[in-house]
Amino acid sequence: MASSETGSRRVTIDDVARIAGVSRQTVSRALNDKGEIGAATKQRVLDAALELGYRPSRFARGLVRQDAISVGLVIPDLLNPFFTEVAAAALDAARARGWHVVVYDTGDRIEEERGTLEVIASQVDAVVGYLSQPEDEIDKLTRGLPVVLIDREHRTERFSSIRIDGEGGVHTAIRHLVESGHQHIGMLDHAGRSEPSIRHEWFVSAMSACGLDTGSVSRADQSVEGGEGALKDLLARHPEVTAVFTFNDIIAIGALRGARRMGRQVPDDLAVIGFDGLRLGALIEPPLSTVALDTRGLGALAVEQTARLLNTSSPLSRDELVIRAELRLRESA
Amino acid sequence: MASSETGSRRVTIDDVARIAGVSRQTVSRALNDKGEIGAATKQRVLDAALELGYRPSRFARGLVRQDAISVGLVIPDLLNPFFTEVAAAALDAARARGWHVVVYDTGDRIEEERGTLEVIASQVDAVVGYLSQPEDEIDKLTRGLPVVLIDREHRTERFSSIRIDGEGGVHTAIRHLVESGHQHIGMLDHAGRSEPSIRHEWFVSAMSACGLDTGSVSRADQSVEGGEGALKDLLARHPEVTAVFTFNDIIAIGALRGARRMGRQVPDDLAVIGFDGLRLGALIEPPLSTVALDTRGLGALAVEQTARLLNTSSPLSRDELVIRAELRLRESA
DNA sequence: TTGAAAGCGATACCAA
DNA sequence: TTGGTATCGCTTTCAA
Repeated sequence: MASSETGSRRVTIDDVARIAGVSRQTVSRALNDKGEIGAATKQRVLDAALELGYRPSRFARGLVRQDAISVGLVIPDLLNPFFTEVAAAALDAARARGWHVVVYDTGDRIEEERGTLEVIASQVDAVVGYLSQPEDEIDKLTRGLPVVLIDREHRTERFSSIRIDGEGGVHTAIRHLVESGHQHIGMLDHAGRSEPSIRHEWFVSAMSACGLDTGSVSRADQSVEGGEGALKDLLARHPEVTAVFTFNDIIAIGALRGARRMGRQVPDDLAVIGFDGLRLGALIEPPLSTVALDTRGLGALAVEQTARLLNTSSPLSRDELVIRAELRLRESA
Repeated sequence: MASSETGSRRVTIDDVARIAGVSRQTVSRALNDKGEIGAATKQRVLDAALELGYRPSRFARGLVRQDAISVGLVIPDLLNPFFTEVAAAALDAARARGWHVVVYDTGDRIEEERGTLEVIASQVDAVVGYLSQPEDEIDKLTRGLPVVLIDREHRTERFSSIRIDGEGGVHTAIRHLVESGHQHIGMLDHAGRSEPSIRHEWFVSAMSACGLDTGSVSRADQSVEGGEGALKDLLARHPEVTAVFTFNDIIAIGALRGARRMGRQVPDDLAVIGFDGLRLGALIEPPLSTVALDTRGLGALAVEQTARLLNTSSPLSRDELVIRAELRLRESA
């Protein structure tokens, strides 16, 4: 597996003890800065340890000291700004509890995710994150570990899962567009595995709540280029559209760029509202209006539920495991 | 520390064995899907384990199976896009080796870093990342763990450290500006602990190599707002400036925004070149020209050196631990 | 198919 | 100030 090809076996505390001519308890004392040890002895031990390149086994040490909890955080793609924010939030919440977080970036590949899960089980006390495996596969791989899924509709009650509820936020967003005078509103949905997305359902429901018909939809890759292309496609097919709601902020940023290149003024000629509430959206021009998710809350909630699962104390119910989204108006709409 | 307040002690394999009425070896077999066990027995064990909420200790398990290596990655602020990229690169390089990476975000607070280091020692096999502690402090806290520092000039040879060499890239950048006809070039330096920054030194040296005098400098907080403010300040004091080089891309993005708001056309009225090579720079308008760092290479190099330190095989020399930067031209200059 | 015993590598408690 | 011994929780021989 790894590459410790010195052929030699591990250097243990006993080796150090032998070389230094003391008992291993003394070695332990020297290395851990406990008092109760002669300065000369200590130095001798330290020298021996250095010479041998001794490093204590964290497992042996963890076994005897009841050590900190560590959780595995599984993220599809850390470079995706949304997941960066979720990860940062989870890290923060975990640190507040003194937990360690092992981060696994699966690169959005399902086999990679399997491998991760396989190897994770013996390394962490719980698993949190985005998992695409079928549920019994997850169950098989994690065998008893507490698991908290994020943003995944699951049918069984086998795992906890945190649900993203954007319905209210999307309704508010569409209503805002309508009140600003827009009649023809399109959506740039994603071109993902399950189509149309649930966000698209929210869009449709919001539109009909406003008495508008379904609206026109284009599919976009989850990238700036994807958003730009999809906007062009949408406007070509539906020139009457004056506002778009997008699957996420990245696509929205692409739409903004597309609008600029097509000579459309935002928000006057074209209003754009994204989804996610990325910090990034505030940096660009014009600052992006978006249906924002409370990622910090998401991270905190995931960690909270993990904690409850870990000490088998009343886990949060399905209804409590929800993060709602709300409209955050900036300048693009 | 943590909060396992059930008062009860840990559920061990022996508890499961007792309840299931078998020996613990049998429990082990059942849980690890080894064969050599009766179906009925296995089921009984699994039930008992579930009922008790048993989870094997990862330390005990790791102790007997010589388990994977795990390294601690210390990052000042994961939400800073530059560090996100470094982290992603390190994660990737580590995964290629089958290593686990425990990520610690210190929030750029030095006490937090101390705490992290303190707690890290017993959890990982090596430490990689951005550390601001004095060296003997690091030494004391990590006691023998291999440590690979990033972007830190260090005097002693006690730790490996990966150096960022942007001199060549900055020279190329300034030369490019000069060749595009710019005579008055300013810099937006950061307003950090050590001022002026080393990047400022590179700037000065590049300017004089082109026969220009030192140029005018403003200090900026490391944020978009900081960059915008610093640009305004700079242009107020030096209206003749037609091009700026910035400490990093975030500040450059602020400069871009400032330019737009001041009615300056980029790159015609004002050319901007950043530093870091963030992906983010390609998303904005106009796409940012920048002196780019190979963050993937950085991550790979850090992990490579860690591996060498770990099996005490010829570590890379100081001169090999360098990442060079190069000019990446997009549209802002 | 099952169980008993021997470690894995450290720390902690108690004597010396 | 030191060393002996028990122990942490699990897996791996080796017998039964």
